Amino acid sequence: MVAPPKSPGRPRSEDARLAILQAVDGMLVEEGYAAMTMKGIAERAGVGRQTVYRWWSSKAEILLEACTHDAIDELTVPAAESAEAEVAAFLGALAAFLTGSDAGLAYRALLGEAQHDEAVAKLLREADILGGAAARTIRRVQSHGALAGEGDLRGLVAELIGPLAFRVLAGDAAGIEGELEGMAERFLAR
Amino acid sequence: MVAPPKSPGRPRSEDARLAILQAVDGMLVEEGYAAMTMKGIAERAGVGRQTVYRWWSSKAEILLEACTHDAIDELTVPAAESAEAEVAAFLGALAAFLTGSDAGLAYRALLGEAQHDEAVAKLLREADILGGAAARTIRRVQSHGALAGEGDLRGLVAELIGPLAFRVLAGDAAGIEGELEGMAERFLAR
Amino acid sequence: MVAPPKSPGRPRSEDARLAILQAVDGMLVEEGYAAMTMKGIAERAGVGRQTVYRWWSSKAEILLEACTHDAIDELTVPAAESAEAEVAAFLGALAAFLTGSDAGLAYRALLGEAQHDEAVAKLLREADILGGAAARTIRRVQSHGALAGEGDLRGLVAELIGPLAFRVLAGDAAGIEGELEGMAERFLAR
Amino acid sequence: MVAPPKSPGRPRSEDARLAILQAVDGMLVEEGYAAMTMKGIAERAGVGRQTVYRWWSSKAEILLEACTHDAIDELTVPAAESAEAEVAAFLGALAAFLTGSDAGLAYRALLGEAQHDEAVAKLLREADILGGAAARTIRRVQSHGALAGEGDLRGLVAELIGPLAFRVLAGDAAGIEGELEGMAERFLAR
DNA sequence: GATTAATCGAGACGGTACGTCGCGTCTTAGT
DNA sequence: ACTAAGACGCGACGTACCGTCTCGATTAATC
Repeated sequence: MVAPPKSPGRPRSEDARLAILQAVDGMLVEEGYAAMTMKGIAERAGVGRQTVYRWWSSKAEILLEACTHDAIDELTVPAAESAEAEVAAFLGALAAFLTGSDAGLAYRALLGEAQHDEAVAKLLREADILGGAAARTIRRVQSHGALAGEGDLRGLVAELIGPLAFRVLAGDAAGIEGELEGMAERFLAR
Repeated sequence: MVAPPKSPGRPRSEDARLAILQAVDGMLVEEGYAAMTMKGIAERAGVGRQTVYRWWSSKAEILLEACTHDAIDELTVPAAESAEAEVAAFLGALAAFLTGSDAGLAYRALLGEAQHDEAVAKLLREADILGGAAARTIRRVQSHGALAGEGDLRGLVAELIGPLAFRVLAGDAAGIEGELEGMAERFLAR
Repeated sequence: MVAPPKSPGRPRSEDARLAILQAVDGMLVEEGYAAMTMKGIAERAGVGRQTVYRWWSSKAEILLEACTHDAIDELTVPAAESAEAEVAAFLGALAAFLTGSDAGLAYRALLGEAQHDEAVAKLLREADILGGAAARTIRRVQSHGALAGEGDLRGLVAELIGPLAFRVLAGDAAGIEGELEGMAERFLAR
Repeated sequence: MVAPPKSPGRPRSEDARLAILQAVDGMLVEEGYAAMTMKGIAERAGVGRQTVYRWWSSKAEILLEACTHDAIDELTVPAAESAEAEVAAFLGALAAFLTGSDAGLAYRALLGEAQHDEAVAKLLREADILGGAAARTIRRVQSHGALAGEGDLRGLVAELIGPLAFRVLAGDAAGIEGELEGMAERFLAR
């Protein structure tokens, strides 16, 4: 039996934590990443500024915590009957995530920040949201017998996600839905 | 023949323009994108602040102007003798650009900013640095007879660039050089 | 003929300077010294915070600049016909200044701050508002033939100002006006 | 005989009280009044923050309690044989107190704070440290037969303390010791 | 040559977010 | 009931940049 290690003093307020995460969520959608400031987050959450800094060191950290759960949810697709269906379903979820969801908006903002902030890059690498979801799909695809001889998981993940993700990140995502099936086929044809 | 329309008054100083572009170049490498401020650029260039704002409206614009030429240069590879060699050469240049070059560092910073700044996204879409270079390569590949039945250029570009670019942007680029050949093969095998 | 030495750049705004001094004046009276913050001063003056810090390094400095002129004015009394009248007039002005005037309120706040802030103490010593005014009075008294053998100006100043000032500073100033004449007599009787 | 009324619960900790007073004493001397914060006092005393607030409502109150006893001690001089000696001894003690003693430093800080904080002014007026000591001296002087016709004790106190105190408070106390005898003489010569 | 007009460097302007610090209050467990 | 610990909401601190605005000085084209 393990006694929970209790430190003295007032315990962390769960109310404040949730209010902050919710504020970040809302601000990202309503005002955008650039207009989202630590000061603004604290004010919107009805929380002292120090309380934000006590538990997170940047808005990227909060945003990651705020969106990770939703992101994983949105990228989790039910099992399908064939490898093709599996891949197509995943690409559909990925496209929806990246182009239409709040959590996806957050992810893109974080990936953007990561390009010029190594701390954010590290956070994102550790969370590995897209990579993890893609790996789960690939494993299921392989259990259908496809991609049998492929051992390099990281490479497979990149070829599954890359084409779609790059078009979104480069701002060239209009009408991408119609091409997902072709993408899925070509991915499996390797 | 049309005489160049000369306006009265002191003409724009080419010295100032070059000093600013050079300052931006240097600051990005030495101090990073986040530490690069309009104020800092002006000071480093030995130029008034207004002079910067007169010709560019954001640091993203300056950075794009500063890196576009180098980027196109670095992504232009000599013609090769086979489709495989053509693709491999391009992927090599792309990997070098994205992971090792100053211009590539600038491009990644801009692509990052574009994720939460539509103005930057538009600039980048119009410059289309990666897409343009990839399209040139694909045209040359097709002149070798490969990818004959493929008509969707945008899709081809995304599948050529995407897997590599995604791995770099996601911070998972270690040892990517050894996988370029495989990528090239799979790209052509579609 | 002397050319005024002009530094480049936009010149200091006299409007901002006056707005700040006026804001300090008003805030001291309306809200008190403790509630007077650099932030509040800037906001009340309709001025950027940096503009305040650019020209003064503490609220004490601003307050001193804001009250010095008024203080000297209020402590300057017209010449009188006798030594007694001269001293009595000065003590009257001093009592009014210390107990009833805005400038005197500022002076007391500054003298208070000087007790635990050497920087303020230095400023106050250099301005020497009370001492200067007292010295002028003493010189006029001596021109009436009184205090003939006294050479120690600093000692005379302290004995002229001290009893009255101490009562005010110690918060024991009620009904002090009726005792000024006696103070004046005793000062001259030495 | 009445039993002391005992309230239930843990009694006030005398250890904590002494630790706080001692911390205040030390901090004032070592770090200065401005750097002395309630938080700092509690930490230095190894005491909870609430414990400080429970018994005192401001750092001024603590400081007053911490220095009153020492102050009265330092301002109490042994009886002398003449009025002149009595006054001179008191002025000597007062000069030492105001310029050289820790308790005097605290007193000056409090008197300073009192100029812009009525609550502190009230505390100080009630403690009446300087006034009380001066009054005791004046009574002894009168028992030597001097100052016979003088009835206004408050006036006498101000004239005894004022000149010396004002010079100290105004930061003009250098070499004051040599002038104490003259001050004493002039005080008695009224 | 004098005038005009747009540029140049410099730097102050009103704003606002930064991350830190202290306030006085509160909520724990422990004595 | 009191203790030490420490998180809470609040708000000022002094700094850094933002983008704009005046300055005097410079530089061409036009009169």
